[in-house]
Amino acid sequence: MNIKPTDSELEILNILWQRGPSTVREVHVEIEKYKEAGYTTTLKLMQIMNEKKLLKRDERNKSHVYTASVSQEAAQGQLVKRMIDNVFNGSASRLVMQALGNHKPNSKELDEIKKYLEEIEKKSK
Amino acid sequence: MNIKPTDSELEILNILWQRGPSTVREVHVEIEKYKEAGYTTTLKLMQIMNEKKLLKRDERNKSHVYTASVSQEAAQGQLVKRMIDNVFNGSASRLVMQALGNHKPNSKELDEIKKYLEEIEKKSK
DNA sequence: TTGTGATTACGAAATAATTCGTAGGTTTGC
DNA sequence: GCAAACCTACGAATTATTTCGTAATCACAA
Repeated sequence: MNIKPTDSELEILNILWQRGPSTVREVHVEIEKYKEAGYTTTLKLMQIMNEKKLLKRDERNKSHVYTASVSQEAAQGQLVKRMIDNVFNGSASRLVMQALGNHKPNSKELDEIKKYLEEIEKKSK
Repeated sequence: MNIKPTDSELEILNILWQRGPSTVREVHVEIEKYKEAGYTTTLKLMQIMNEKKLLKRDERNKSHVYTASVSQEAAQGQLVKRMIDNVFNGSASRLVMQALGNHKPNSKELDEIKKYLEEIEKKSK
């Protein structure tokens, strides 16, 4: 299944990944922390995301409970893949260097990345 | 100036980055290599991109010559930044690891990345 | 000069995304 | 029981994106 959330949809997914299963109201409260929005706007968005199978919905209660139907990791994977293809002509390492160049990791992150690289090297032998 | 090209716009930008200044016809020929499209569709897209200041246009000839008004590097930088913010909660290293995890670089690319990391480390001292 | 082919400009239709008002039903507190 | 508060569904307006037909204009060859 191929996922391609719009920016608004991604905002909602992020909230659901962070909070876990949530009602429209709970999601809406989060959204209002950083922008103006009508309640029914959030509702409609989540209903449409449900139709698109981006969310799952539990209707047992009056207030339906929504869950992201894709894991954050899977979605990140697809979005990164798309970016590599569409923006970096298929070169993952170009993306990596672009990311490292403008957003310097701190030393702990650097270590993590280096460890990761070593593992990849080991496996490729 | 903040750039946010749609997918179709990105296709055109990619062609212009690769070819350099080009006419609509030249861009269109490239597009047709991988998908069906009407000439006026490409034309209209490029006209709109010109209005949006995504492209520059030289009108001295009958066939106008278009150029990307942003460098590929600058656009990549912005798109990556947006992805880090919207998809990876601000963590560049998570993006890096996601990219490395699913798209193993070959050994030449690995070396490049490692060299890059060393430079970053050197500078941070 | 005339007509053929190529180009731009323009408008309009089709589709998608976003926003929100209103109606109708349910729950809750008093 | 009843009103206030809350919830979903639905439709419609708005805006953005994509696609393409048509008309006007230009270049150039015959």
